[in-house]
Amino acid sequence: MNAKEKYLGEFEQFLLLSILSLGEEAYGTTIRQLLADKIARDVTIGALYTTLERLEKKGFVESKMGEATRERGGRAKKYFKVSASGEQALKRSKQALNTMWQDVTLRGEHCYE
Amino acid sequence: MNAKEKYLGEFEQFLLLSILSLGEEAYGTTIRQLLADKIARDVTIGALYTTLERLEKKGFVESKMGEATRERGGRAKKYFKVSASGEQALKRSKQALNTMWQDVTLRGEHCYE
DNA sequence: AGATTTATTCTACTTTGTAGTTTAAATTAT
DNA sequence: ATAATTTAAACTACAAAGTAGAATAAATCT
Repeated sequence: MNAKEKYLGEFEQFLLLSILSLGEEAYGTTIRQLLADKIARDVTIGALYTTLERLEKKGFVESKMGEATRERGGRAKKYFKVSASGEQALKRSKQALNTMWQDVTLRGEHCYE
Repeated sequence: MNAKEKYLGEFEQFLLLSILSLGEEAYGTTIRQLLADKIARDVTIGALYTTLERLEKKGFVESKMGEATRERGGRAKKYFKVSASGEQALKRSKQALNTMWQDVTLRGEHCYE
C-alpha cells in the first residue's frame, strides 16, 4: 500500500494542522506552544521532533533551516511546511472522520436537523 | 494521568463511532463491515478484536455475549456498546480536532464565511 | 573565552495499529 | 451421533506512532 493512502495518526494530524496554522512561523517551539494554548496538550519537545521527522520521511512535511538572525542568540530554527500530499492526507483523514460521525449523536448533544 | 484524560488513537475513534452507529447490532463482523463500507478501511478481524479489548480494558466500551440464536449456525456474538466515559473521550477528541481545524483552510477548499 | 539563550538531535521506551492463524460454539447433513 | 459447515471470537507476534528526557549545537552577550 502506498504511504499516501494510509491514515494519519491523531498526533500527526495535530502537527500538520499546527504547521498550517502557524504559516511562516512554524518551528519546534511555536508548534509546541500552539498545541499547549489551543488544545491544552503538553508534549515534550523530543516527542514533537520525532514525529515531525517521521512526517518528513513520509513526505507530508518539508523543512528548511532558517537564517541566523542578528537579533537574538540561540541556534537556527528549522521551519516546517506541509506538502501537497500532507494536505491531501489531512483532507482524507478529515473526511473519514466526518463520514463516521455523520450518523452518530452523543448523549446530551444536539442533532443537526 | 487519568485514562479519561488521554486522547484516543484514530482507529480507536473509528471503532467507538462504529459501535455507536450500529447500536444493538455492534459486534466484530458488523463493525468490520461498516468500516469497509463507510470509509473503505479493510482491517483484519484480529486487528479489530485486539483494539476492542484494549478499549474495554480502558473502560471505553462494554461487552456482553449474545444468546445463541436458533436461526443460524456459528458461535455466539459478542456485543459491544460505548460507555459514558467512551462517549466523553470521543467528544474530547472531536473538540480538539475541531479547534485545530478552526483556522486552517486547505488549498482548493472553501472558507466558511 | 565563558556564560547564556534558543533550539534541535539522540536514545530509549510505551502504546496503538495490524495481520494471520487458531480455536470455539453453534447448526446441518449424513 | 458424528462429521462437515458456518459464524465468530481468542491468541500470538510484529510494525508504527506517541512520548519523555538528556545531550548537544549554534548563536549572542559580557
